Amino acid sequence: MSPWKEFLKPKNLSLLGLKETLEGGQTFSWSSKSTNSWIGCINSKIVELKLEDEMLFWRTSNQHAVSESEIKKYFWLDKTYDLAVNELPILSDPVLNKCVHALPGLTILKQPLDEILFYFILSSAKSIPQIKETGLLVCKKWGKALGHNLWSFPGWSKLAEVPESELRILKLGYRAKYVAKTARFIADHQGWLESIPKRTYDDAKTELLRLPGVGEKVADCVLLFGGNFLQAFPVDTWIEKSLDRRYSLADWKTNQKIHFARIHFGRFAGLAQQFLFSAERLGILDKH
DNA sequence: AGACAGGCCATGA
DNA sequence: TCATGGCCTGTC
Repeated sequence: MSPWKEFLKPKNLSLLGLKETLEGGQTFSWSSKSTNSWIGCINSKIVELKLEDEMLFWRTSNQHAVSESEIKKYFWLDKTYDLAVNELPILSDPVLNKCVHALPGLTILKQPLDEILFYFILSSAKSIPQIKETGLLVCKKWGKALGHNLWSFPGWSKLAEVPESELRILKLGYRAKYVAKTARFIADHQGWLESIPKRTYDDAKTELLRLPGVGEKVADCVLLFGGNFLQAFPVDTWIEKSLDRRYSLADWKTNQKIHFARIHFGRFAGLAQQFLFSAERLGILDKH
């Protein structure tokens, strides 16, 4: 690994915000090395991060080095992040305000669409450690070894050659069929996956919903985490309960709740969702 | 032991 | 359109 380097001014980045970004369920590619450091990969290149004295340090592989600009892009480390946070209704919404102040620097990572699609098809009715584990089994079997016990996502074309039964062995359960059929779909529609980020949000979502194993929730996760659609607002059981409790929407239909969230949180609704989700998970909103 | 987990999908009203 | 139960696998 190269020597540690540091970013000049990682403003407003807290340990909790970084930890939740890397371990809170939007990515499954990072492992903690200690309480304040992680190892993972960006664009198939190994990176190690640590937060010390409120400064962010990083180092990378000597052979396949990741650049500072790649890291900045991946972590959304530029002023548009602060502009987005300030565009959220934090002044009028005390619940969101509390979340944002409890998790400084929590961000939406810019991850590869193909890999995100794969992991979120696996995510249905599974916990974060289980998703990580089963995903890793697939990457170990058909992906490339990157070193440091990290493996690349094999890619959909590779998965298209794998029979469903082999995926079942790797504990995918009923999701094995979804992965196999989605791989088939992508192989049969050249250029289709690549077209997703170029579409409008509504159009991209309609397209993703054609895939087996991709419903409303998974589609929004894929768009938010892998397609740079910051308005996507995935509603899982945590978020639904949060909207019920914190915004008194328990009597509303799920679709009405989604509509409320879109309007209320605005064009960076997905970022608001991440703050709300992490705060609920950590019990921050239960404290006074 | 039995329910439930960061869902999806096929059914049936 | 809306509500229900089944589906793999682990965990409490």
